[in-house]
Amino acid sequence: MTGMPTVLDVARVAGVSRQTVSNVINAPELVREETRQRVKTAIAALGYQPHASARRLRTRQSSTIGVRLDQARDGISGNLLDRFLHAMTLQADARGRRVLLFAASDAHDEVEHIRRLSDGADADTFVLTSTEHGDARVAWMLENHVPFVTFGRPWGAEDMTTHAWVDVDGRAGTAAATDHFLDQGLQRIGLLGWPQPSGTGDDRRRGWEEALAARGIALDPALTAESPDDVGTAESVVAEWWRSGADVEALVCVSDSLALGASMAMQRAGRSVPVVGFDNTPVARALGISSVEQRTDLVAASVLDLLLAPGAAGSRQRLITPELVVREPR
Amino acid sequence: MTGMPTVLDVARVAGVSRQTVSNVINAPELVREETRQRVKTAIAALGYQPHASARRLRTRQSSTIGVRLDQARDGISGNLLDRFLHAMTLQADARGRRVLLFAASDAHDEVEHIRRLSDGADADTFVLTSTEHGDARVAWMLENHVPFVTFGRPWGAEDMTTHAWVDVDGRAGTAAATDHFLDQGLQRIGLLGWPQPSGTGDDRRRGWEEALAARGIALDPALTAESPDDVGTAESVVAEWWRSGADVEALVCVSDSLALGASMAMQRAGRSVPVVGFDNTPVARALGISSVEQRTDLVAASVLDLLLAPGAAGSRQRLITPELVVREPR
DNA sequence: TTGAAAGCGCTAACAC
DNA sequence: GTGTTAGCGCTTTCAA
Repeated sequence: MTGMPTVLDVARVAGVSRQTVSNVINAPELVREETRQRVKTAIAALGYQPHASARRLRTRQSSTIGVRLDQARDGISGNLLDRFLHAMTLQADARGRRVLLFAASDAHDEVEHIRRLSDGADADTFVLTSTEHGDARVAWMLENHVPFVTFGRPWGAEDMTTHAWVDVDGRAGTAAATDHFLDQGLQRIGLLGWPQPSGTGDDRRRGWEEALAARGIALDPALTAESPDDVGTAESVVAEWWRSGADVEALVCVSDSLALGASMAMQRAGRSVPVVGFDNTPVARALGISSVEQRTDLVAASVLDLLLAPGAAGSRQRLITPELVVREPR
Repeated sequence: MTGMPTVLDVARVAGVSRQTVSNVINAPELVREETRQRVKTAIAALGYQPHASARRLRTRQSSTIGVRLDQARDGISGNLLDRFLHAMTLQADARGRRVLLFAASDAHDEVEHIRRLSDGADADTFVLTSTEHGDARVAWMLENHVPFVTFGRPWGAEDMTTHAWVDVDGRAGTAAATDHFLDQGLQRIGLLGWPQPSGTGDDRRRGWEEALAARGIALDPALTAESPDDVGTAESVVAEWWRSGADVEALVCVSDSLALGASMAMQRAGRSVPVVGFDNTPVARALGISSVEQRTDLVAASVLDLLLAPGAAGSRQRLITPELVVREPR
């Protein structure tokens, strides 16, 4: 026997046919207990490992999940996708699936990659991230019947159920942050958001609004400010806000970048109120900024659920509740 | 024709044999120009895509690079591996290779995964990260003749050439940072390092030492401080250093975490000197902290070079020179 | 419950 | 330069 052992080698050692070995691996209940043990012993003795490509050729299933690695994002929150990827890899493994990466420059390129991977049986399911309304990729996937799940809602679509998706409930996150402050007796809670319209940003803003409304607190426009997701700009915006006499006891921010900018502005202004960010990035951790954590492990679990149970009954859309991480500022 | 087209379908349409189609794809120079064009037209017309698993089964090559996704690192520099992974995916694609991820909890588990992936022909080459001297994984790979390259030197090994590796020249990075300050006429340049011994940390420290020595500046022990790679600790260390009257005009730090801690300590102390960090993380970018950038794209290119040219003549070890990114503090 | 035969789609080796 | 044959390792029939 040269090279790796095959089913035939195992069969010879165990004194059975090839097929029985295959059954032991794929349908153990068909094989008599005693025979099964004999085969298992032979497998262990030879260190037999099924040839993945041969199996895939035969079964016409690659058991592989294709994930596009986005263009490198430089932002502070850039690692969210990486965390998701990690969770996916870990859990996919536990479910007998593998994660294959591919890089693409734009939506068209991504579709082209997916077509190739799919046609070549390299991957049979896919995860799409950063989807938007009227996404050309989604249309293509549906049209070509390629199984997929998106991480992110189809913001703005009339019908949100045209495809399977998993997303984090941003609204619940900012609501939890706002409640946290309200529970401490704070009343004038500000919101630092992204410029509208923004699917994710507006959703998070809504959480703040609803939390206040739930306590019967009227919305005061003076309590909100807007900044693009950039630390420097956020810092200037908050500094200016402060200068113009913003009367705020606590601040909910829709991202850690904004929270960091706000923290720095306050530190410079010598006036400090508690801040909560969003994404629970390493920076927030390092600087002791409270933040809302997106549970990428739960997202990954749901994505796999939907991916591996294509015709599953019930909802094909999942909303994951994030978790407020409270920290003492340093 | 049901399902995807095969070589046979293409052959029929083009009026040639299967083998000729295969040749057009894999060894075009063997086929006459006119025939080749005819086959190519047929391929395009049918949207033919070779079945990856069938090809792999036949050629016994998976053309796939296995990369272990490390345990999620929470540190500020945690995204270095992610950046590397991105660069690898992008460039592997351009070279006809794919990147397959796997997760492992420890070195033993990683070897077990590699064995399975390797035996099952899922992946035929591997990249190992975070290697250390006497690494059990390296020993196993060598013993089992599994092709691999490590990202990281075998620190402390007598013989550095037992396996192929690519690493970033930390020494050159801190030297460049030190030179940058020296060129501005600054003399008393401090170093904030990690506790010794530390392969990477000591290497970076050496760059600072050598840059000073090259200008004939004697090393003053009062110019150095040490802290574990944690923003909070670094901040206390620097604060204490400042209190005890450290006389420093500029500070070279062996990581962005340390640089951030130092920046914060200085800001609080109301005394500020220019700082350079290491890794060029998003935080450094956001806060305007100068930093040394590890060119993960160059690392990936070298890793692929070594991986795909197993018996390559010349050095099987590559040192990548990092790049100083100078920023104006905000 | 086990065995024999067939074939997934591809390419290496050889014949023409 | 092109076609024919064989077989990679596996699993899905179907027969015993």
